[in-house]
Amino acid sequence: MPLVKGRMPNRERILDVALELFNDVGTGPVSTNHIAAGAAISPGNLYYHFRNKEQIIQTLFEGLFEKYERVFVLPERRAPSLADLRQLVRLNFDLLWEYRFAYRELAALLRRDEILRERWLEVRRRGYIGFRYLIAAFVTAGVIAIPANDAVIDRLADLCWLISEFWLPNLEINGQSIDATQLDRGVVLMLQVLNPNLEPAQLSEERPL
Amino acid sequence: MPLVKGRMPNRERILDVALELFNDVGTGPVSTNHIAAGAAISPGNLYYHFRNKEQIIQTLFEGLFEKYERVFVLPERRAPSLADLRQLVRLNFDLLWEYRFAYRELAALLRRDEILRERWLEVRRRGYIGFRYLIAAFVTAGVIAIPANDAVIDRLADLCWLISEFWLPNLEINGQSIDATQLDRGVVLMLQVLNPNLEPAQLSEERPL
DNA sequence: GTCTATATCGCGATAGAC
DNA sequence: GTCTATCGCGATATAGAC
Repeated sequence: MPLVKGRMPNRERILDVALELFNDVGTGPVSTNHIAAGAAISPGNLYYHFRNKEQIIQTLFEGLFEKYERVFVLPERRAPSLADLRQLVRLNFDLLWEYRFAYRELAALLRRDEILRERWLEVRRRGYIGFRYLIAAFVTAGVIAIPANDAVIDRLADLCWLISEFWLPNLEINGQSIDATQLDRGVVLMLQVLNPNLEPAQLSEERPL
Repeated sequence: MPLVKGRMPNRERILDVALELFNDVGTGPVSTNHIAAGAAISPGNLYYHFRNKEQIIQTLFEGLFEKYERVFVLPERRAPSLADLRQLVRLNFDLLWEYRFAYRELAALLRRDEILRERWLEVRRRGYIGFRYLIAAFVTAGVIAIPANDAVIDRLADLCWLISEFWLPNLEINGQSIDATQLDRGVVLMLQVLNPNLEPAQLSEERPL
């Protein structure tokens, strides 16, 4: 049964349908035949556009990478604020959700596909450097209220990174709903890490940071 | 090619081989034929012991659950120390490593298999309650140096739980080696969360906690 | 409990016409 | 670019002998 409605080049339809199917049931059970059927084209046609399923997955990841790099833009010519962090994390959660098949199977996919692994490490390295820089900037801007040498900054960056990458998977694994409220709990955790001495009320959404 | 050496009931050999293969290449590419071959029995024989691959996975998870519950034992008749926490986290990491196929595909597996999902939630719920209790005990014991009402304790528990569940996957995803040193970085992150005002040196291994 | 044999199925991939 | 047709393979699962 076709899954796509609008007019679109077949190559993109394939990617579109594949993403939807992967998100729905995972990459394993979805065959190239399923994808072709969903895109309302013949199996042979699919193989004109892609060598195999692996390449479709790689291409989807490239889309993820592209959007991902657009999330990690730091403000120019002014010190970053916690509001920037909150915004960044939220955008990141949106992206994780859009490509949820990817994080659900990430370790397994990277393990199986060397090309994908290399690309992932490359993108992630750049992202982490920017992120680490953001945390360091908080310290110099005085936004963070704990004694911070380089080792501490490393740890804070690791912690926040861990939350931003795994809070959503954590919610899913534990059967909790994925909505704005639940996602914001992740943001609050991050603020707790950065400002552990703040009063709880000050961490909530109502008080702009 | 057979994978198992010693004498063992076939049912357990199957589980043993399956775990090894799953850990090695993931559940997807491993067929019941592969498992049977690894266990040096016929494919038909395998189906005498298990209905299908799904049931093998479920059975492996039951083994994980059993060991998992043995990890979460809190000290009786004395206040828990940070050393207890460290010990608990390390045992947990060991377990995650032994069943690494499970966390690599956890979200996907739980999604596909309702029985597994229910069991997971049940076990995890009990584990979390004990863990939350441990953190709360730290507060009353004065081991934790930040103002702690119930909401803060919730957050600390969530943070530490997140680390204990995802630090190892995080290392793997980012291509870092899985050795004692790297795993202990996870423990240090947890201590950073609980005692953010401590001097960094006090968090290191040398200073017993 | 264990084996052999077999039935059925669907997947991945290609060839060749249009 | 897209289709139809098809081949070869391997996976799941069962039947029936031992």
